[in-house]
Amino acid sequence: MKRLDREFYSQETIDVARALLGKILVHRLPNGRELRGRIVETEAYLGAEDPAAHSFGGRRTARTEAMFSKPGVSYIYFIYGMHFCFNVVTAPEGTPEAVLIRAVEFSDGGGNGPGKLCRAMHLNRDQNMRDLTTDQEVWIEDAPNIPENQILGGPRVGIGDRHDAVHWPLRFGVRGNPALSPAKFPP
DNA sequence: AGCCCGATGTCCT
DNA sequence: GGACATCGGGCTA
Repeated sequence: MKRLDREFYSQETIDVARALLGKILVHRLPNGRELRGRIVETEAYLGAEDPAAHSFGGRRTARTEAMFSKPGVSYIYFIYGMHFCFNVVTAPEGTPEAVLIRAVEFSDGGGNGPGKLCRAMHLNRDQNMRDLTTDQEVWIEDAPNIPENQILGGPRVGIGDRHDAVHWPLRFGVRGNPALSPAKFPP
């Protein structure tokens, strides 16, 4: 299967968030085993203009440095003392936008949140700032698009009440997928 | 179904 | 010192 290329990640951030639904996140472990999960929930973070983004106002620190990378680079950060979250950088180098992968579905079923999926797929600091278009351990494979009428939009979750950013419709999920938390996608 | 809370490290003020 | 792009358990009903 073909891996997603630079052109894919160079689309508008919101379009990348929608287009990533249905694609396959792959982590090849040192022992050669591949962990694979189908992306079923994403969320866009619109860089300097987005009060909910780590890069709001153009903040550039050791942690947020990855967000300033080329499209297709991973941004993994540590949160709440115990969880990692996996993002893919979008927008041109120097423009700190990204898409958070909020849930994947495994072939044996089983849903996940952004922290759980990193634990399940053994993703941590070691996989930060990888170029997913060339990396030998982490990448995303192409797969059929989810039809527009099966994509749910929803308000954001877990970002407090920063301005109105909570209500921006930047979170997307695959309609009816059991890996989504249904309560967070109101009808 | 909801709400509250503790776990536990790192970042930023 | 407070907040945090989270999760699971325990509670109220």
